[in-house]
Amino acid sequence: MTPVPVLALNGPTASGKTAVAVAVAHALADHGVPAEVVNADSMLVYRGMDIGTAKPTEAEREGVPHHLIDIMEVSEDASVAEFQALARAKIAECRARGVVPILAGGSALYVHAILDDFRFPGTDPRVRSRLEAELAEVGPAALHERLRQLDPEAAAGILPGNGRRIVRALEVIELTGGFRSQLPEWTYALDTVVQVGLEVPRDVLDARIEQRVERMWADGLVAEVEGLARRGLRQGRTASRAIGYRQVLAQLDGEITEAEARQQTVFGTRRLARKQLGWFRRDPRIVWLPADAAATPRIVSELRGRVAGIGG
RNA sequence: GGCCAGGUAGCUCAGUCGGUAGAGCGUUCGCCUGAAAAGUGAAAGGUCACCAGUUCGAUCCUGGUCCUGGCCA
Repeated sequence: MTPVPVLALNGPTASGKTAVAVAVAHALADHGVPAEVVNADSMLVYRGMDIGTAKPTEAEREGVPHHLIDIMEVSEDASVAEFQALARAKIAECRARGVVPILAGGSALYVHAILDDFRFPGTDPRVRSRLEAELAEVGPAALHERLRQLDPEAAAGILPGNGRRIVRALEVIELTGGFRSQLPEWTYALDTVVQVGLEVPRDVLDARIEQRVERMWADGLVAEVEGLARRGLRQGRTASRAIGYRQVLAQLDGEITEAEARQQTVFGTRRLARKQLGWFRRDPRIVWLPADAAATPRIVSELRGRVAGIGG
């Protein structure tokens, strides 16, 4: 029996993944093949972060089930390893029901970790917080020197100023005795994966980002952040760093003006899009398609032959 | 119209006691294993407003021109 395929729908922010995912789900349903969306976006997991993340609304979802959205509080910290487990479980569950999971999102590391053979060595909050305290005290260069003595190879791969990665390397060495920081090969750990990237010309994308940020403010992003601040947004290490949210927090604290907050949000989102593009472009398996009206039928035809029920 | 301040990288500005210039942000290109919308490295980019003078040499000094902002009329 042919396994139910997994469709990964990637692309930078504002490339139109949300709309395409829903359209593809409908198109597959028309062929008698049910499909549901599994989120692969690191910020959509937070309850209440709606406007600034451009989270698909109920209306935009058009009745297609969306999974792994709104599963955490803003005061909690998401992590790749945890999300990997949740997403893999959800994908398996969909396939067991004969439903095509559409893994849609722009968090490339998440997608990579879910689809490929990507194992995380574990973590220990006590070790971690101790190392972080040390980092704050002695600075990254001193810790990098210690890492160099413990594991020269690992140290060579991490620049002396990158405190966060040095801390994690030291943590892993302490827990497991060694640190392997090689990213895995582009080899799917899941079978029957079809990976599509949505392509949008750079200038169109930039213009769209600018409009989107304007709309966020008009739709009440500031009020949303004020509400989330009361629910512990500032305590969340991950959520408080989200583009737009970080800037509005700074605005509310009087550190920057509203105009600066908007401008920095546009810049930050643009930079994010370029980073995402960089990740996805490096993945040789992605089939790139222009993000226009023809995208949906082309994606369906990419899936044709792999899904029982979609004839040729 | 008068007075003052200023015209240096795409933007905001620093600087050169005269020896053709830097920062932050932006841009481009990378790196990435439990924070990834995070973290981090590098590169490109400037006839220093214009014209003339002084000087071996001017972005810097002098004179003029144009432009911008502020104050006074």
